[in-house]
Amino acid sequence: MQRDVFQAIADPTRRAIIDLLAEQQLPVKQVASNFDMSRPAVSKHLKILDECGLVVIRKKGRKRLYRSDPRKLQEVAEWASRYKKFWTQKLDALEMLLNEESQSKEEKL
Amino acid sequence: MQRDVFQAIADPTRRAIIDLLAEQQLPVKQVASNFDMSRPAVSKHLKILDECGLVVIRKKGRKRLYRSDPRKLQEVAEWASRYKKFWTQKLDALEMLLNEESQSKEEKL
DNA sequence: TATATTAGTAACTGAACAGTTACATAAATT
DNA sequence: AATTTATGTAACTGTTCAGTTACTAATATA
Repeated sequence: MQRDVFQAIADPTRRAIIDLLAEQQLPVKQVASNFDMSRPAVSKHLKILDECGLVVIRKKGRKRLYRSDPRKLQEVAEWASRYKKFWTQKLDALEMLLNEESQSKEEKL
Repeated sequence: MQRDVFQAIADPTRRAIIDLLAEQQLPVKQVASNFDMSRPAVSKHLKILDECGLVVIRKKGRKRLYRSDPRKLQEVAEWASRYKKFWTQKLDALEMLLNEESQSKEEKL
């Protein structure tokens, strides 16, 4: 399937699962009970998260305890934060920048 | 279509477009010339980015100058950064946390 | 005015996606 | 040993997605 982290977190259910499993480990059935969909559907989401390294699994008897491993989210945070300056600067300065007439290589074409 | 930002940035081409238009404004044709796909395909990506408020458009004659407006990425950065502690703490401490036996409501069930 | 350029969109296509139900397997319980 | 429980997976389905080509509209240029 070759999924990347950005695609994994595109699904709101998967983001919710990450949030749910950030502070506690839970078996699949317990995870599924938090969502309005079948257990196999949740199982699939967990599989995708696992393939991306976003969760860790610990076997315990017939249960599988899942837990978030959000280290891979660093990539996401870093990418998005590259543009931090855009939202930290004052709004009017930003608007000016966005409407800038010059500052375009294209302008010369 | 009701897309959200997380879905918008799931596509690698769209992330590349955001990067490309972060420091300069460009017309569609110029944007497309940076990618190995047709102009209409890029046009669609730009439409999606526009619908999410991730780009701003300035009309100039028959051209439309696109530019990134990464303010919406704040949401992404904030969500991913919530787990910052996970990757800033020392690796062995993290491993311990991830393998923690206790610390699970489920454990009592 | 005729032509070339820039851009958007409609219609289509094949692949990927997110869900379902049914089944298989392994561990725990009776 | 038989049954229940927890989980994963296969097969299927309808929808969404990302791309294509063909067409249209609007602006600029010769």
